[in-house]
Amino acid sequence: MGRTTWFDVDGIKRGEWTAEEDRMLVAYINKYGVRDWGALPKRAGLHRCGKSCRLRWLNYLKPGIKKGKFTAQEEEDIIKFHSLLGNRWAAIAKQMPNRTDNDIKNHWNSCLKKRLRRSGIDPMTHGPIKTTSSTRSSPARRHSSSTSSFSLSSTGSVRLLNKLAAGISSRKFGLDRIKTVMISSEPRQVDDEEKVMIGSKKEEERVIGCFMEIDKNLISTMSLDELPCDSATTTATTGFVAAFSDYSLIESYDLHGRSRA
DNA sequence: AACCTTCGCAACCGCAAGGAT
DNA sequence: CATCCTTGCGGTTGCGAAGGT
Repeated sequence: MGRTTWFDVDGIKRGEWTAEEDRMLVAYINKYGVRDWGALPKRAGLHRCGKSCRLRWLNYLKPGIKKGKFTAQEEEDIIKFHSLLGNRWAAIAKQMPNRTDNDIKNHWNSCLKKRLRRSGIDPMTHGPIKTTSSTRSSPARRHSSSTSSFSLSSTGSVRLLNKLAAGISSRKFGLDRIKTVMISSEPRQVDDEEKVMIGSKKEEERVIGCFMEIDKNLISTMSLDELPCDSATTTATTGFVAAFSDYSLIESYDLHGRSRA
């Protein structure tokens, strides 16, 4: 299996890698480490572009990479993380040691997406597939299927977390808003027009990381002092709650996850 | 047996983020 | 602050294998 080998106008080799090329790349990286992908091919004696070398190393040659069939648990994890993070394969891969983002993406596109559709689940929203276009899905019902993210608990707070996750992954609820609240120690209101993009990608990773930590703990309440987590996570929780508290999205739940109705 | 379709996966491409200058 | 360069990411494509007709 593989792509046809060909050479571009600059004489750079494209297509399938040979065992000898793999050996040369691994030998070079083992000796000199990974730095300056642009210069690496020439130094390693490869007629490839740096990008191709990087891809080959990260997705195939790097030690510890797990290849082959995904287990049922891994598939469940992918679906769960996708419901939280969307098509953010690199972020999902960070939650799944030894699997590459490319592998996860391929498996999702070729298998899991279709499987969800066959089960009547929209792979993008993780809610039921709508037969009519006019009705909007209720967030509270979005994770009610057996393949949903948090089937272990049906408490309000878990549903709240699901809603927050859906909001974050869909980018519907302005990460900038969350970040703004998180950076300032005191929760405050931010006007819609106020664009305070504090966050870099790293910052975003931190927000997501904090959220994932909360997720893992499957907290039964949103009471901050009961959270078994570090200050960063608590700050994140404060941020999430404050950032979303004025959205109608969570109007049915108070900060302790109890229904107000 | 021949052809067609689907699956699985490696690799490419374009673009954006972020660091260096 | 602006520009350039490198790195990383996500979408997509290409192709052999496997399965179906």
